[in-house]
Amino acid sequence: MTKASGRRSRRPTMVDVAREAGVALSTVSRVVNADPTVGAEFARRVQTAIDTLGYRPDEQAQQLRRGTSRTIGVAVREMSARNPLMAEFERGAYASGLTVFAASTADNEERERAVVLSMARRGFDGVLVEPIGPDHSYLAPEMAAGLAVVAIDRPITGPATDAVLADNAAGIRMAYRQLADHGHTRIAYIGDHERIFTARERADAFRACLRADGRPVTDMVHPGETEQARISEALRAVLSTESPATALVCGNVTTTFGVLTHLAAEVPRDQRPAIVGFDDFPLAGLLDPPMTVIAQDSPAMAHAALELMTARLAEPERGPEWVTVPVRLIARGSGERGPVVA
Amino acid sequence: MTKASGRRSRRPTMVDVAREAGVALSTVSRVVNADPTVGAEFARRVQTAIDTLGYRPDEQAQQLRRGTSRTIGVAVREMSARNPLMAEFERGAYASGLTVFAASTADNEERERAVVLSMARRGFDGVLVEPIGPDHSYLAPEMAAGLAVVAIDRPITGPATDAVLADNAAGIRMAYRQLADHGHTRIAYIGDHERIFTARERADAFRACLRADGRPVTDMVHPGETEQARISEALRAVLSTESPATALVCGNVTTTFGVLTHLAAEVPRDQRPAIVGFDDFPLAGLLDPPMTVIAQDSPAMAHAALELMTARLAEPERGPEWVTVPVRLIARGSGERGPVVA
DNA sequence: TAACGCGAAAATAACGTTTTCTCAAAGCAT
DNA sequence: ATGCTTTGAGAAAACGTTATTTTCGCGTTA
Repeated sequence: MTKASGRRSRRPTMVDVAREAGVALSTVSRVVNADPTVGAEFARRVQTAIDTLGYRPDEQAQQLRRGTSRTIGVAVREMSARNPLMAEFERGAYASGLTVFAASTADNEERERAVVLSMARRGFDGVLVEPIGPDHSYLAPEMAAGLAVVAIDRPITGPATDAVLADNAAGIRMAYRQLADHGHTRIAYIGDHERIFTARERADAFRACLRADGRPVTDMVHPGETEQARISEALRAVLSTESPATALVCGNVTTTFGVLTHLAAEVPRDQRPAIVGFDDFPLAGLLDPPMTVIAQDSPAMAHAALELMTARLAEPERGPEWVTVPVRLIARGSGERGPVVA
Repeated sequence: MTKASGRRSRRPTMVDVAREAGVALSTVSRVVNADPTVGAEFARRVQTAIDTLGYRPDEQAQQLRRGTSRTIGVAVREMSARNPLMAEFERGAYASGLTVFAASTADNEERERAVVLSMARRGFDGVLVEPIGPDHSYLAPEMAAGLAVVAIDRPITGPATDAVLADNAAGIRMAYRQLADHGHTRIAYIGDHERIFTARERADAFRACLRADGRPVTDMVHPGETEQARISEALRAVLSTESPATALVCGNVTTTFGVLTHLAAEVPRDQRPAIVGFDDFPLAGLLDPPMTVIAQDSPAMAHAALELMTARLAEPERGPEWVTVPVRLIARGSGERGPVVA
C-alpha cells in the first residue's frame, strides 16, 4: 500500500497515474481508451502505474466530456409493480452495454417530473417512463436536446414519444367472453380510477362489451380508487341488488386483492361470484379457487421497450412508434365457475 | 421560441444565460446558488434570462465541481424482493433532499461489484447494498475515498461497514416455539442455501432449537437451492419417512411458495403439515389455511438504514454500527394446526 | 546536407459548473 | 480632498476527463 491509512485517501486520478508513470496526461488517456497509436513500452509503464495506484476512470468526468453516458433511467410508479418487466429490461440493457438506474415516482406527478428531469440533467441518454399526469410538455426541451424517451404501459400526452402498451381492450374482451361463455349474464367490472390511462381503456372496453351484448351498462362498471373501502362499497353495490352480479372482472391486481379480501371476509364461499382479474400474480394458482387472470407479457414488453430505446438512441430523428403487446387469458378456475343458482 | 425547431437544440448553459443577460458567467452562478452578494437588478436580469432560455443547471458538472452529489445508490439482488424496504428508504431519503437510484445485482457477485463501482465512479455519495459474495475487499478503496456504505439484510465481509439486519435467530425461535407449543414434535426446516448469510443464520438457529429440545438434528434441516425440484425433494424426504414431520418452517418466501406449490399438487389437504414461513407476503391471509409467518419490519429496517446512511455522510469517520431489527410472528392459522393424527 | 514526411508523445483546449481572486467603484470618516 | 474599508461584479482557475493540435525525433529522399 502506497499511502493506505492516510486520513482520507483521495481517489487516484489520471494526473496521478501520469506522474507515477512519468508520461503525459494524454498518454494515460490513450492507454485507458486503448488507442492503438501508443507504443508498447509506454503502454506497459502506464498500465503498471494504473495497477499500483488502483486507478479507475471517473465516469462522471468521462460523461461530461464525452457528452454521452450509455445510461438509461427507469422511472416507474412503484418498483415492485412493474418488476418482471424491469428485471427483463435491465438484463437486456446490460447485455447491450447500457447501465440502468431506476427511481420510483410514487405515483406522484410532480415527483415524476423531478425524477426524469434529474436523470436528464445527469446526462442519462434515455428514460423509460411509466407516465402519470396528463401533461408532459416538460419533456419537450429535453427531447429536443437529445433525450430518448420511451413510455411504458401508457402513452405520453404532449410530445410524441415511443410507447409500449398492453392490449388492454383485448384483455378485457377475453375476460368478459370467458365469463359470458360460462353462462354469466350479470357481469360487473371493478377497477382503478379512470384518470389512469389503462384503467380508462379497460373500463371503456368493458362498457363496449356490455353494449355489444345489449346489456345495460349502468351500475355494472365501477372504476374508482383502489382502497379497500371503495372496493368493498362497489362490491356491495353489485352483489346486493335484486339481480346481483354473478361474475366480476377486476381491472388490476390491486383491485383483485381488494376484491378477494372482501369476499373472504364477507361472502360465504359457495355464494362467491366468478372472477377474472387483470394482471397475473404469484400464488394466483394456489388460491381457492385458483385465479383466472389476464396476464401481460412482461418479457415481451421489456424487449419491445429496449428495442425502441436502442433504436432511438441510434437514430434520434426517427418517427415515434407505438407497440401494443398481446395479453393472454390463463384459465385456472375462478373464471370458469358458472353462476351460483340462488 | 428563440430557435426552437432547429435540427437539434443544445441545452442552454450558464454561458448562454450570461450572454442573454449581459453579465458575467460567475454572476449567473451566484444567482443560481442564491448568493446574497448579488444586486437586485442583476438578479432580476439573470432570472429573466434563465426563464426565457429554460436553463437548468447540469447536475453532472455541478457534481464534478462540488465533489458531492447528494445521491445514494441502492444495489439489491432483485428490485421486487426488498421492495417495501426500498420504497420506504426512497421516501425518507427524498424527504432529506437525497436522490436515490436503484440497480439490481441479479444475485450475481460480479454484477454487484460492477454496479457498486459504477455508482462510486459516478460520484454517488453512498450506497445501500444487499451484499452477495464472501469478498467485498473491492469496497475498501472506495470507502477510503469517502463512499458511505451501508449493508442491508446481511453484513459485509472484509471492510467494516454499517449494517441493518433482521433478527433471524429470534424469528426462527418464534416459529419453532409456535409449532412446538401446538403439539408438534417432528418439525422440519427447509430453506435457502447456506452460502447465503441469512439462510445460514436461520438454519443454525433452527438446529439450535432442535438441540435445545434434545431432538435429533439429522434429516430435519434442509437448506439448499430454492428451485421447485430441490424443495419437492426435501419435502418428500421429511414427509415420507416412517415418522414424518408434522410441521415445517420455511426459510424464506421463495421456499414458502415452493412448499405450498408442492403440497397443493401432491398432498391431500387433510394431511398437510403445519407451516410457519419466514417473511410475510401479500395474500398470505387469503390462502387456505391462512399462512402464519415471521414478518420482517421493513419500514423499521429502511428507517435504520437511512439513519445510518445520513449519520455516515455527516460524519465519515464514525465507527461502523450494526442494527438488528426485531421480527414478529403473525399467526394466521397455518402454524396453529396441531399434528395430523395419522 | 537540407528539406520533408511521418509516427508517436506532449501540450492544450474544451465539457459546464463552482469558487477563489482581482479590482473598480462607492461609501465614509478624517 | 485624501485614504481606507465595503460592496459587488468580472476574470480565471479548478474538477477529471477526451479530442484536437503541436512538437519533436528520426529515417528518407532529392
